[in-house]
Amino acid sequence: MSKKSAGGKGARKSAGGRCPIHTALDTVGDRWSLLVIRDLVFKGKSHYREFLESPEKISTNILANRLEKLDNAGVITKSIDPENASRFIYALTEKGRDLIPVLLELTAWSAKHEPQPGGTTDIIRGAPKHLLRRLRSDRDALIAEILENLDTP
Amino acid sequence: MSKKSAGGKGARKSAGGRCPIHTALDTVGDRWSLLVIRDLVFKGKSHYREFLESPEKISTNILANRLEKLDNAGVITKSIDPENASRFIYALTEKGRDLIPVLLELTAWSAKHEPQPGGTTDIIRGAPKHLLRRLRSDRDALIAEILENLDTP
DNA sequence: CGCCGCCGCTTGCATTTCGCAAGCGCTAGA
DNA sequence: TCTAGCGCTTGCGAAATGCAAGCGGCGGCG
Repeated sequence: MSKKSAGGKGARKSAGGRCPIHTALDTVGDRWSLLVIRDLVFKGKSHYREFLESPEKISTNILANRLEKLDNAGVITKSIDPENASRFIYALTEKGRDLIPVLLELTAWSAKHEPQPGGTTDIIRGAPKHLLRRLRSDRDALIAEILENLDTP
Repeated sequence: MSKKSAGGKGARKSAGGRCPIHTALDTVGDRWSLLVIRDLVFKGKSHYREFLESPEKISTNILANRLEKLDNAGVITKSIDPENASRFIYALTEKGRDLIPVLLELTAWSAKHEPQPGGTTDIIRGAPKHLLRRLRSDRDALIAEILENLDTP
């Protein structure tokens, strides 16, 4: 077992130096935030109502809370829909788009290890099998392609 | 804009076909599970007490609950410590080790986008900068290296 | 063998978050 | 002005969380 982490518990971190994973989980480490981002990335959704329609059935107060949190964190933006001034459009920022690799790895992990009764449902338009193959062989191109399909659906 | 997901909301999923991301979040989508796995992967921890000592200060009932959940989900194993029969050793299964890419992507995302007052703390022995560079250029070798250092630190 | 200490874990209780349903204020359109 | 759809707030019961204390099991020591 040797040295565990060199220095061991010695590195006493004051307020100013938290583990990046912990920091990330503060922003997207709850049950709903990543699902909203998934809807934005893979389902082409951008309106409040659309998020509510997702099969996971997020409740409206939680959705409002998460959208506000993600907006404050700079992961998404909220702007008026030019087609209808009485509603809003939610969109990913670069920070939000940079979560795509996380979503893809989670998907790959789930597809490999979580037994899906009745087969895995598509996360994406198209089969996940194809997606997972490309994730291993063609990673960068796959991500670029997903990015392309974001605003020009 | 094309067709969202073919079939739209028509695809009424009974129990048998959930989005893989949602499934994954059922297992590791809470605030603590990934931190425990981080401790197993990057900090070389394997005992109950060690998890309690992490700077995030998980409370003991929550830790017991998460370890049980992760064990039931097949992410970790629990076995008696041969050096001391009064304690247990928690270790990653293959399913657990396969979460390493997720942890790395989360780390990369956080390092890029989450402002760290006072600089990012190491998730790993060594600087994250170096790790992040290799994640882009040398991904597979990096993961292989982390795997090697797991049981034989 | 009896005591003490460490070990993982449980229990009780106060606080926070969540989930559900109803309703409110606003804008568009007729 | 009236109606319908929109995003969001509110109230309340249920569940998860955080905190502190305590319990049974094994090891080590006199």
